Amino acid sequence: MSDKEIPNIIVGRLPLYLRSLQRMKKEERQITSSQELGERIGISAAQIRKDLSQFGEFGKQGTGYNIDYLIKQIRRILHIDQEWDIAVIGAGGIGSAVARYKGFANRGFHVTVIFDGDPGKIGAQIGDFTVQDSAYMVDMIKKTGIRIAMIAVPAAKAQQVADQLVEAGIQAILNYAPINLNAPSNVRVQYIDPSIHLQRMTYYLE
Amino acid sequence: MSDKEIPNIIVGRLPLYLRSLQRMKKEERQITSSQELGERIGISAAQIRKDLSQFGEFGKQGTGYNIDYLIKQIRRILHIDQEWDIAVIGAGGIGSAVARYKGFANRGFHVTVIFDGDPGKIGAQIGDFTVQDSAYMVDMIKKTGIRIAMIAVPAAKAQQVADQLVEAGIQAILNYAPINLNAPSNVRVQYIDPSIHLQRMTYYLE
DNA sequence: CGCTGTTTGTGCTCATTTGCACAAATGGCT
DNA sequence: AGCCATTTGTGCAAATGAGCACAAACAGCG
Repeated sequence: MSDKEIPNIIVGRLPLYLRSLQRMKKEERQITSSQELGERIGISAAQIRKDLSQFGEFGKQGTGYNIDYLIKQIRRILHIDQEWDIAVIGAGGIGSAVARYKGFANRGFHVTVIFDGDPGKIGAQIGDFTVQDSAYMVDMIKKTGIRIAMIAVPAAKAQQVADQLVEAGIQAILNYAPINLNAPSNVRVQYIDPSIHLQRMTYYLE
Repeated sequence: MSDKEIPNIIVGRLPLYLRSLQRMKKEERQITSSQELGERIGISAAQIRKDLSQFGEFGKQGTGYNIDYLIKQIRRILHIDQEWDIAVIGAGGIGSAVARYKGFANRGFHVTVIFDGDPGKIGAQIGDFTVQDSAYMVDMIKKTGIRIAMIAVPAAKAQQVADQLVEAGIQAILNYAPINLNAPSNVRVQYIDPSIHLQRMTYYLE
C-alpha cells in the first residue's frame, strides 16, 4: 500500500466488491476468499487481492476475508460510511422511478427532494415527495448543502440543468439524459443510458 | 483494418460516438472531425481515429467525417441498422419506467412486451402494454423470437428470471437488479445499478 | 508440536491500451 | 496551378493494467 493516487479503474471495481459482499452477508456468510469473490463477479482472484492491497491489508492468510470487516472498510474507502442526500431533477418517468426506487437503502444514499419546471408537475405527489419548482432549485440545494444530484430531464435541457447544479455547488452528477455533459473538472459526472449498453451487446449478435 | 477480433473496450466506445454524432445531426451539422468529436465526449482525437480505423476508413483527410455516413456505418457495425425487439421482465417501478421510456426510439430498440408474476399486476395497463403473466414468458419469448431482455425484478428473483430467459433463447440481458448474474458465455449481460455509479463518485468527495 | 492444506499480499512479466507524431491526402484560396 | 491550412490513418513508443507464481502466514488436526 503506497500513497500514490489510486487508478480510476480500481475505484470503479470497489462498488462491485461491496455489492457482492453485502449479498454474501445477506446469505449469513461470515468469511470469503478472493477466489470466491472473483468467481461471483467474474474477475480474477489476483486482481481482487491486488485492488484491495492498494488500500491496506484486510485479509488473513489461510483464512480469507471477514465479510463484515471488509464491508466496513470498503464503505469507509468509498465514503459511504455516511448517508448522502440526493436531489433528483426531473419528475418524468425516469425521475419518478428513481425517486421511488427502494434500492438506495443500505447503499449509502437517500433521495431527499425532486424538482421539475413543468407547472403541471410542480406540487404533484411522487411517493413521499412533493415535486418542487425548479425555479428554487439552486437556492434550495445551496441551503440544504446537498452535494449529489441526478439529472432525469430530456436531453435538450440536461446541459442547462447541469450548469445550474454546478452553480448550486453540486459535486457529483448522475446523468440519465442521453447526452454528454460539460462540467468543471472538480465535478464528477457519471452516465446511465440503457441504449448504450444495449448497443454494446448487439454488436455481438449477428 | 485487420480481421483480428475487436477489443471489447473499443466496441464499448462506439455507442458513445454514435450518440454524439446523432446529437450533431440534430443540430443540422454535416461534417465533423475526430478532434471535435473527442472534445464533446472527452476522449482524445487520436483514439477516436484509431478506434474507427479498426472497422474501415470512414473519414476524408483535410475534411473530417461526414456525419450521416459515419452514423450509418456505426449503426451497421453495431447491428442496429435494424430494430431490435425487447422484452421487459418486472412491472414494478423500474420495469414500468423502462417500458414507457421514449429514449429507445432512433437508437435501435423497441420494447414489445412486459411480464410480471404478481397476480396483482398481471393484466394491468402500462403505457401501451398489458402486463403479461410471466408463467407464459418462456413460451412467448420462444415463439416471438425476441433475443434481448431487460431484467427489472427484485435482486432475489433476478437469477431465476435470468435462467428462464436463457432457456427461452435470449442472447442479451440488461440487468437492472443489483446483483451479478450467472449466464452461459454465449449470452451477453450488461448491468445498470445507479448505486454503483454513485459510490464510484463519493470516493472522490471528502 | 509439527505437518498439511489454504489463502493472502506482492514482485515480476506479459498483454493491452493510449498517445505521439508524421506522411499522405484533400479542399480552399490566390 | 501552386501553396497553405487541415485532417486522416497508422507505425512506434510509452503508459497502464492484468495475471502468474511464490514466500509468508495461519488454522486445523493428529
